[in-house]
Amino acid sequence: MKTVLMVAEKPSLAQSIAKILSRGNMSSHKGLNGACSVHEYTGTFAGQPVRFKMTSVCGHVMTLDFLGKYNKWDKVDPAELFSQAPTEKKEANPKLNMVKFLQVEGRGCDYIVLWLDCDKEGENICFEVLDAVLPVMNKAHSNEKTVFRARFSSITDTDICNAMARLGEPDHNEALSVDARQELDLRIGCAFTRFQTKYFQGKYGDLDSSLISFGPCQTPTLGFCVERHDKIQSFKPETYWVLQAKVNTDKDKSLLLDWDRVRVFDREIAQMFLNMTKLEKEAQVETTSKKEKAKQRPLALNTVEMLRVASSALGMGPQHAMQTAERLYTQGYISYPRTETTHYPENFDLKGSLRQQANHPYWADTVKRLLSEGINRPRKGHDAGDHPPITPMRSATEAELGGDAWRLYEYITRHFIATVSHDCKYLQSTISFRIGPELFTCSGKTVISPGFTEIMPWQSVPLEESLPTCQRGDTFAVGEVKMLEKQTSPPDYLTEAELITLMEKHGIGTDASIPVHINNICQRNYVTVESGRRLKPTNLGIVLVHGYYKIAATGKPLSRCGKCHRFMKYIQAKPSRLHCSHCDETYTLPQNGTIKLYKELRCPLDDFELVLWSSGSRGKSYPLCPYCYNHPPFRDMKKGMGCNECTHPTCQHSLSMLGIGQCVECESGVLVLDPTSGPKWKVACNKCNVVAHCFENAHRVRVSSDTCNTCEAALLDVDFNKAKSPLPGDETQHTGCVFCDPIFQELVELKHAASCHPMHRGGPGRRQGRGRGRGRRPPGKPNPKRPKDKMSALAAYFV
DNA sequence: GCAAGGTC
Repeated sequence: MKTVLMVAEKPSLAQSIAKILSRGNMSSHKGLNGACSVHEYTGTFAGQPVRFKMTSVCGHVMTLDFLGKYNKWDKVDPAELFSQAPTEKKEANPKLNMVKFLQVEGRGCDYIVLWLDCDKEGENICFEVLDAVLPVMNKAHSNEKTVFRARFSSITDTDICNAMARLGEPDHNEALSVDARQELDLRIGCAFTRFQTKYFQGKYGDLDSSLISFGPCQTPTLGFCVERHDKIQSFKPETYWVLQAKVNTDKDKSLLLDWDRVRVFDREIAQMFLNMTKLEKEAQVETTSKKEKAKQRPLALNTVEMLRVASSALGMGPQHAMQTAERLYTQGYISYPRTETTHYPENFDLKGSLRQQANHPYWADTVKRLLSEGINRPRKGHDAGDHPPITPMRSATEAELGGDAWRLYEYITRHFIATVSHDCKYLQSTISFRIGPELFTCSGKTVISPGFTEIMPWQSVPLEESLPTCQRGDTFAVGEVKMLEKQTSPPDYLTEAELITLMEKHGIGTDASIPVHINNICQRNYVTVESGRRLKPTNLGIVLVHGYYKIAATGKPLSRCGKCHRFMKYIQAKPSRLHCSHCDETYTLPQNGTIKLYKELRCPLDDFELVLWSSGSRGKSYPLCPYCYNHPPFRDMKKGMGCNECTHPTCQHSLSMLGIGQCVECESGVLVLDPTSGPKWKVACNKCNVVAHCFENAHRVRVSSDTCNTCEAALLDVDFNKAKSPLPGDETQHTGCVFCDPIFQELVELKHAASCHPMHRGGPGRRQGRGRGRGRRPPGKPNPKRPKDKMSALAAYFV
């Protein structure tokens, strides 16, 4: 009988998957490393009876590192780590003996099915497993396929069985992208950390950290904290004024009203409003409203939400909370605590989990009532396809767990019960009053049914004094109207919970690594944890981040130098220029516009990457070669010319290829197609500021090598999408002369570029110069001339 | 002494 080896990402998953596939009919034993188990059962595979062996790794098998000799801080230049120091793959955790374990289990197997997590890291681990196992597996007969990848999005019967029925192949490109990330993380992290550490050591006497680390996750994490610090520092408080009114509702009761204008920033204006209202004796009811509102029950719990609450409500740092959750998990009190999913799987036994809590001393009543009256359907959350949400797995008491473990368990359990409870319903009453010309409002909430807030009392709608019953037109005596002077206040330092939210939003780290990064910036003394678990950056943290901002501002890499093929820095400050630090050369650029990289296209003459100059959306733009712009390549070119004036005979960006015909206004210019302007296509003069807008929404416009029989201008070849074509009939394509073709007449409009100086404008119909056409065409191509009565013809076409 | 990712 043949054997199928199956490998999951971690032991717990191997067990769950094997249980599903074997329908609980399997035999299990521990592997040689003591961490992984092997679950065996028989079944059918590829139409034959087989023995299945389901096991797992423990995350990554391999890790990337530099060769040992590069670990000597004093002997190796950090720059070497960055660019050339060789790396090697090592076993990630030598104690686990993972490669040997996989080989022992894989020896003599005929097929392998990879059940690694369905994300990039999982795809990468697939190939780590294959590297270890393929050499010891039985060789395939002929071309039979032996390697399979199972793709699943949740650990449910249907999903796992479907995955088994539709096996695919591992994705090598995804795995390679992880290899690339690993190498970048390693090189950037190690090179910059060593460089920074050595650079700062001894330079600053008050430096209070022996290791100044840098990393693609920890540095942005610190960045968020310093960003908030900067906001606090640059905050300028403003004084504002508020009117506050009191009305008497009963003999000894009064009601505080909020001003509908909220606040004003001008004292005299506030005083004016006060004068208009303070002498009024009565407040008249304008409107009353009562609305039933609901406060939604929470979504099922995932890791980041647990960490947020642990920090903000329980005062437990993420690292500590995660360790505590980990322990609760291994002791069987809660489900797997690392998950992004907030949606219970379809077959999740909600009632079963609830029943376990039915005799708990703290919440038995709530649970029993839910069980007898029926639970509420949980809200639809997000299924990330990793693990079910975090839930209690069995009942536990405070005495049993104690301390933080109990507090975290209690929260997880209350949260779980809340997800199957009803929403909290309350009545929001609002009364709007008029005092003189000004409107004031008061509103109050009264709970209709507490729903989930009974089990999460900290979420309760606060008790408020009930509002008087009244209707439009009723009047109340005004107690007083007064003006309060207040000041806007700066934001406070970031709370850990806010930081977690920011990291999640910007994709910094993962559910499993977010606590590690936050811990890192604390340990490195970049931030300190203040009361309320707010993160206050230290001087060191602030100086580092401000330094990075400065480095980034002094010139960012834009395009590659044609000589050394390294990136040149773009210096935006005038005169804007490109600088190649390796060749120590500076290239000036056109001023007063924006410069972008032009699709990484290169000049055929010197291999410099082209950049695109643009004067804005209403102006013109053209590509240029930084080298040619400073060193004209042909005798008929001058310094400061872009590709739209370049006479290269065959380059696709040159005047020769994109020029159409002589400018309609100036003497020496040529109208050149701006190939980057679509879908609002433009043809612009390469000397003056004439711009023709044409063929809007065409998806392609090309300059043809054919010329107009009448005026010898180059023909344009224009393609429209079917839905947007303005061409007659159902045509989507047309070739013709912009000057002479009657169909194109309608589609061309002449303008002047927005940002050019008016002094440079030529008046239409002034002169008639020598025909020049499309610049210097390749030999053999006709040299188009300007039509004799061109200006009169254009008067009809343009404008 | 360093990174980030996975997990135990």
